[in-house]
Amino acid sequence: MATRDEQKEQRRELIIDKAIELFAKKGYAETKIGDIAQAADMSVGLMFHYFESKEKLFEEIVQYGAKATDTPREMNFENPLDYFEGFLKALFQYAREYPRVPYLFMIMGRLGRGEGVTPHIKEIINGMNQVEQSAEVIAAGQEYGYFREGDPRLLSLAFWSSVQGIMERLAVSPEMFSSGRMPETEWIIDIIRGRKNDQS
Amino acid sequence: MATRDEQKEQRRELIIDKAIELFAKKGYAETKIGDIAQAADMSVGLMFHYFESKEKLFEEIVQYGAKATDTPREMNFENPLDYFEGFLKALFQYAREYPRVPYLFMIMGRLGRGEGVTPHIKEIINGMNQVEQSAEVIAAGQEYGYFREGDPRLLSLAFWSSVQGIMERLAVSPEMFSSGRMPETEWIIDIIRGRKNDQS
DNA sequence: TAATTCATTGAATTTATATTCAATATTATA
DNA sequence: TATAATATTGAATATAAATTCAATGAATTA
Repeated sequence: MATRDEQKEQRRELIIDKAIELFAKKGYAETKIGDIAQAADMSVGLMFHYFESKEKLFEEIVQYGAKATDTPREMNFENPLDYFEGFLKALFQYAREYPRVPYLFMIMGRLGRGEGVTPHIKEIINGMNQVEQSAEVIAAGQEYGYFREGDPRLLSLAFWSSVQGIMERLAVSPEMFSSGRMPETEWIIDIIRGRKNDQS
Repeated sequence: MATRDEQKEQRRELIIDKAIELFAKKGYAETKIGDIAQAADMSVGLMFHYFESKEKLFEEIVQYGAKATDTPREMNFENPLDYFEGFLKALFQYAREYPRVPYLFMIMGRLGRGEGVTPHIKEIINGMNQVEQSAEVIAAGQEYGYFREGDPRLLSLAFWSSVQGIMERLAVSPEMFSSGRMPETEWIIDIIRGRKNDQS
């Protein structure tokens, strides 16, 4: 209702938006509060009116990013291939609609690679391990020949690395993907699909 | 000859070795000179006897890493599939022999994702773009049906992202790969290989 | 062995950046 | 409109980390 409160919420959002992009592109340590302030066109001091500290701002973004990049655990699917195909499609659809999604993947990726974190952020990160989760689905599916043979964790790692790599490229060099269209990505599933299950 | 010169060279190497691991695991900004000094068991001040600055030390490592992780451009091969299979095999063989190789990939990966760099380091990085290079080979090979259809740069990106992802996992969580053995990785080629070229 | 050069340290110094704060302007409310 | 509350700024202040430096110890060489 109060114009002022709306205003405040909007400026908070603006800060978060600029911070997401900067944290994604430069990482936590190399992103200075001054950089964010400049991008949001406000004084450095004001940042501390909206956020208690750089760390708290980052934590809030990580929390948000964790939700945004988390793999859906429950989904209806006939077979595990459908499961992967389903969220692959949903994921890139999502990235098309929200340009910040690739940035969030980038931020979460940096954390996964060991970027310095508070204990609180470590907890958040530990709670989400796509590679491990998908590996279980793959292991189960291998029994029925849905997936190629080999260490399921390695297959899962390769699969997720590709997804992550494409997301990060979208964040860093979107011009690689012409005219704002998302890349065709259905074939990524073939990284884990066994050839004998090829339906083409 | 002089024991002292050898000694000096060894300590320099020790610093570089510890720095590679730390820069890989924490990134440039979060790795403190004090961390490296501690890992190498020497005083902070002494670091500046061996290296002019943190930046110069990093530059030297990046230069070295650029060589170590660069794709061989010239290779004899019958067809482009052999080319990829060849260096995939060579690459992981190399990583098995030299434990610092995964760390170097990690460092180069961080730079590729935009980690802050001096202009000099930027030059080094610009000179090496595996994704672009492989994309050309793939584009050429697609004409003859060696590779699957689709944007060659995207295929190349997925391929290299998987390789990079496995390397980084080797750097950060080597315990994922049991008993020091390198993972089986020949199948990675299937990310780009067309099904019709399947020789199995 | 004496003199010289180099290695090493720990204590300054400098610098960059996060955070705090007092002062001012703006908006809301009585 | 007058008062109170909030937003905003730019200038301190605090802090952490890189870099320099003077002093000391160890190795080399004449």
